[in-house]
Amino acid sequence: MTQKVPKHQLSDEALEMVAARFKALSEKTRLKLIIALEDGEKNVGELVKLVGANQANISHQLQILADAGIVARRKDGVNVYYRISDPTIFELCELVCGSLKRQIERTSSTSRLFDQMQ
Amino acid sequence: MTQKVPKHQLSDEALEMVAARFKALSEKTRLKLIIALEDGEKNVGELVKLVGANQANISHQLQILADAGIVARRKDGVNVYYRISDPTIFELCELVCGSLKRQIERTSSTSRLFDQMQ
DNA sequence: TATATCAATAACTAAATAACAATTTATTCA
DNA sequence: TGAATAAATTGTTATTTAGTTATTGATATA
Repeated sequence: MTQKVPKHQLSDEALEMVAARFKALSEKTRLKLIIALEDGEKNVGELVKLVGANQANISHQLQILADAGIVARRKDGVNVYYRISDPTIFELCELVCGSLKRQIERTSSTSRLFDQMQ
Repeated sequence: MTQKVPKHQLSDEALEMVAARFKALSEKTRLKLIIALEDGEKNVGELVKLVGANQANISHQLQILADAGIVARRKDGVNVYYRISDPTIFELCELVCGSLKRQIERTSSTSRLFDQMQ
């Protein structure tokens, strides 16, 4: 009799890291920042305008994304420019959008919410 | 001059749903439940033993996963069996694990944490 | 050097939530 | 009907965190 080998055997530490990555993506403001950075780096002031939250909060959320390894920073004079450092997050977002779209279609609600998502 | 069309133009409502999906995956106990359900449905008692948290908490976390459309329930007598209803979460987890593994390798820390992840 | 601008940080508040104990509800079986 | 079991729910506590205001630090410029 062969012992059953679980496909996923991640340590608590690894699970914590996976959870942390998902947590970084679990907030609307941070998702907006990521989307705003999709077409290239932007400085904090530009992001404040685009996302529509106050400067302290944007800085805070950018810090969280940076800690999670999702964005990186580059200082240029008084400005600080942020950019996406882990492009896989767009694959993640697309997977989730696709899944949500199918779920909404299945429940016969409006499925147009995710149509703009390629 | 052509107007720049952003690739991702999701409404606040859609963003909220994406964030909620990620939030459901942002907790170690819930990730353990998902992994425990990977090889087939299990009832609450089995999950309590496998995950190692108390029954009330497991029920609560399963409720959250069910609300997110990630798991589904089936009642059989006194037992309630849960199963994965959205298999794309495994793709999500693998993307994240791969990304984390590369990040760890890049920072020259131990990258063995995610080796068991196929 | 003085001033203005940009971003980060500190201090705080309000809201969300993970975890637990105790209770309730539903089902099975004696 | 009455116990026994399984799962859900309720109430509570402690922790986390998004957001705000005010302040600080750093850089550029007059």
